[in-house]
Amino acid sequence: MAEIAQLDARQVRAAEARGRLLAAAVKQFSERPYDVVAVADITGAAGTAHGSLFHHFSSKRGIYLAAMEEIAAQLRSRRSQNRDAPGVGRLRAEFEAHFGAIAEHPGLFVSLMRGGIGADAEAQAVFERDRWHAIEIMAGHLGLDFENPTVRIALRGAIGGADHGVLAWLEHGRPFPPARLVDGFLTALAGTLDSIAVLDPAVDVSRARAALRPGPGPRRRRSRG
Amino acid sequence: MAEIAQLDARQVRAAEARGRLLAAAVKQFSERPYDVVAVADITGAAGTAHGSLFHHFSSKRGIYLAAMEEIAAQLRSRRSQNRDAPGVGRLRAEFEAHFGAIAEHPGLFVSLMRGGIGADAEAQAVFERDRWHAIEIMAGHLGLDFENPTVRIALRGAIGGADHGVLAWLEHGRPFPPARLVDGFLTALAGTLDSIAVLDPAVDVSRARAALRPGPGPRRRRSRG
Amino acid sequence: MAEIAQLDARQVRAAEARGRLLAAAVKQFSERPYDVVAVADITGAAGTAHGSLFHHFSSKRGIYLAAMEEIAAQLRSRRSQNRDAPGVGRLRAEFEAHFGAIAEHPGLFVSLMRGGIGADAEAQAVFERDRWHAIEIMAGHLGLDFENPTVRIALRGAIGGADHGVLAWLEHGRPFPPARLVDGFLTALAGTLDSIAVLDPAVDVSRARAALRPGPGPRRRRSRG
Amino acid sequence: MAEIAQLDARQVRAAEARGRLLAAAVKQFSERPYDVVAVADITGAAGTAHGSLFHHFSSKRGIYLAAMEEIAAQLRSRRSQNRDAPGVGRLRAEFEAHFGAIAEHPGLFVSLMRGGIGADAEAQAVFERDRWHAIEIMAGHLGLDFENPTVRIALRGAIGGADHGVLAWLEHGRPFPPARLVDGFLTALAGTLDSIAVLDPAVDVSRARAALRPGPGPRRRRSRG
DNA sequence: TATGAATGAGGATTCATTCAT
DNA sequence: TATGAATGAATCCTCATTCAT
Repeated sequence: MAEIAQLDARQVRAAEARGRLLAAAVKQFSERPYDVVAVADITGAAGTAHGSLFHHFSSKRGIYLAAMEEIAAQLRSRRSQNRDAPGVGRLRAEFEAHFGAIAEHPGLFVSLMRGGIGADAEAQAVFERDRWHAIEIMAGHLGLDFENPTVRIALRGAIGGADHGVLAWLEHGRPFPPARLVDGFLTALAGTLDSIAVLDPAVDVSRARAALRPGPGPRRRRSRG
Repeated sequence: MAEIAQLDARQVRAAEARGRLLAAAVKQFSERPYDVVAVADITGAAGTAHGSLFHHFSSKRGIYLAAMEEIAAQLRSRRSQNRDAPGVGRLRAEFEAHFGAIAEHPGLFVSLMRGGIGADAEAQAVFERDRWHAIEIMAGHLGLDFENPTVRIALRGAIGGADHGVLAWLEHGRPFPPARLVDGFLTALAGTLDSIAVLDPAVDVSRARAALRPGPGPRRRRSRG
Repeated sequence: MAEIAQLDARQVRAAEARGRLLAAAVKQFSERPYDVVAVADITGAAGTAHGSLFHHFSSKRGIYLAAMEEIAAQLRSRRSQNRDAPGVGRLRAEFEAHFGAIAEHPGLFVSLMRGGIGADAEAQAVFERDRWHAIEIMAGHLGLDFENPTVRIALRGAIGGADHGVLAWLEHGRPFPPARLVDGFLTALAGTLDSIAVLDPAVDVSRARAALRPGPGPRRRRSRG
Repeated sequence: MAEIAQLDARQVRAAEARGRLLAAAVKQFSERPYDVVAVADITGAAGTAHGSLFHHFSSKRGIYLAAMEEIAAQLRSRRSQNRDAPGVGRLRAEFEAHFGAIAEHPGLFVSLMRGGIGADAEAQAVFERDRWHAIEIMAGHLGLDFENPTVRIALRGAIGGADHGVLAWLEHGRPFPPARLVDGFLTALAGTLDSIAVLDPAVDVSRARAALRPGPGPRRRRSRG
């Protein structure tokens, strides 16, 4: 019993060290590109021995990918909170969660925009996969065919536009509250739907347009007329 | 005269070597991040001696920034060709030139999207400066106040959306001709104007909306649906 | 306990490697100027890996200054042995220790004479500090005011003259035993005292002159002429 | 004729360029050690093309040695001016010229003290040769046997002491006029003569001591009693 | 499991020298 | 005679990775 307890205590300490390393890696890789971050920077910030990183993550690239997954997971968990809102409320909740995350961690987001931190194809993929997942959900809520290339291209552009817009909003000193950004982008999204209709007349965007109209979402400012 | 000719000959050869180095650097930095590109990679590709890079550009960072400027200049020269079209035609011409350039040199564009490639603030600035210049022109053509933060944020988002959309278009195998992209983005731009009106009711977007309506631009064709 | 012993064993090995590097650096920097000594020369002589130098001393300059300190410390430890002799005996003991050290390690001394070897202000300072400390002690024993500029200049000249004299003595094949050098320099020191009186009549050198007269110092022997 | 004149003009220009290079080299090598001075530093300061240095001096080492000779020649010419003064006046003139040179070019002198600039054996030799020549003259004037090792060692020490004393004098802000230095060192020289007598009783220093007594030298302050 | 000393390949940069013009 | 572009060896330094303890 005592031995098991001891082992558990060790495991707990090991997990703590691993956690500190991972947190330090997330911070470092969020701020500077891969090649500029040294293993010693991470272990130094984590307060562990140099070799511990290789114990827990086997290589620098190993902890790098783990950090990417960690960041992606954080973003995902943030989004999945308002998962059950109905209609456009769900879209609004998605965007609000997205913008909220950005407003809280602008540095990380900027790195993310700069090509998935470190400009590494595999890491880029972690985030791109995530973005496409968000697009799929968005398409589903708008009643659009996620497999249609034009839909995909247009919605990907809309998401990218939102990201760059938030970046500009940050750089201009957040001239209005983040909640307003949602109003702006939902409005702009209507234009995106129109562009889908222009590019591929075979796509029916009427349901999507209807879905965009203010419904019984949470904390709507204006009455629903 | 003979002396001058001699000097010219040497200078020409020097300029050629410099040009080969610069071209190699553009290619290398377009494909891989800054720290992964070795000086030897560039000189090797350029067929010059190792030291020649330092002779012409004084440092790795020096040739890197020169490459950034070169890429930006190439994109700029492409855009400035249809400068004299009237009304929305100018806007259409701008976009067409932009998308045309991307379609021809997707590698350059991808690197540009990666934020100036090396996650380097100064390099980033080279492209951002360029983008804001484009936004200023766009605002002017639409009769919008370039100084208004909401206008700036919305238009920056629109440009970013266009860029990401083109990226997706490339990744999906260019499912329609690049000229069609213009139709799509001009259509989506209407939504951006609406979002400006929503975010800042003091801005009058009626002139801009009118300008967006199809006018006597070059090679207008109705979509066949 | 076992763990501590383990750590000690590793630390001992590390200290040994560091010591080998330092000894090699002392030798190299004693023989050739800073810029001519390559890091590889030191690690090669020490039998360690190239990187070990940076592990232990962080830079070439780092091991250089460490080597300077090491040389100064060696000379210092030699001098401080006959510290408790009374009166002029102390002075004699100082000089004898100084000349003895030189006779044993002429290479070190020559490098010292070269002004800290590498024409480096910080390294120069290591030795100058030491020399001024010696001058302060000398002034104390002679009852002279160490703060008086003329005293300082004259005594600094005397020390420098001694150093150059020893150099010449070495170059002439040590034509007489090192102990005799002490007789010579103590004699010449009387002239230095006179020069102080000439340059600054306000200084009283009578006590110093009396102190210089042969007293009950250790192992006094009359020259046989 | 015209052709010859033209050639002469060319030669003059060539000599001018050579002179500028040499002057720049003297300055550079006076201030920083050999390896730290780059060829480009010299040609840059001289305002000539990079290759011109190799035209005129064939190598970096070539111009370095030329610069050493130039410095030595300057010191020599300075000393040889008061060559015909009688008795101790000659010694005084020597010292005054020496100290005057130092006072005018302290930086150069410091480098010189630091091992003959650049710590190069051959360059060191240039100055050491010069110093020994000065010692020979001094021995001659004092009626001492220049070949006697003890005499050589003692006088070399005296010269070295003078040099270090001047250095200290400079570092202490020249607390008294340079002419006073001569008084001080001539006084201290008496002590050196005594030390010769102590170290080698076979040497007769009586004539030297007599020679040191103030004689009909130029600009004596006190009356000659 | 944890440590941190040791390793050495790889990278940017400098610089004397050459040589075609 | 003068130029300055070209060269590439040599140098310092970084850093991921290994491994004995």
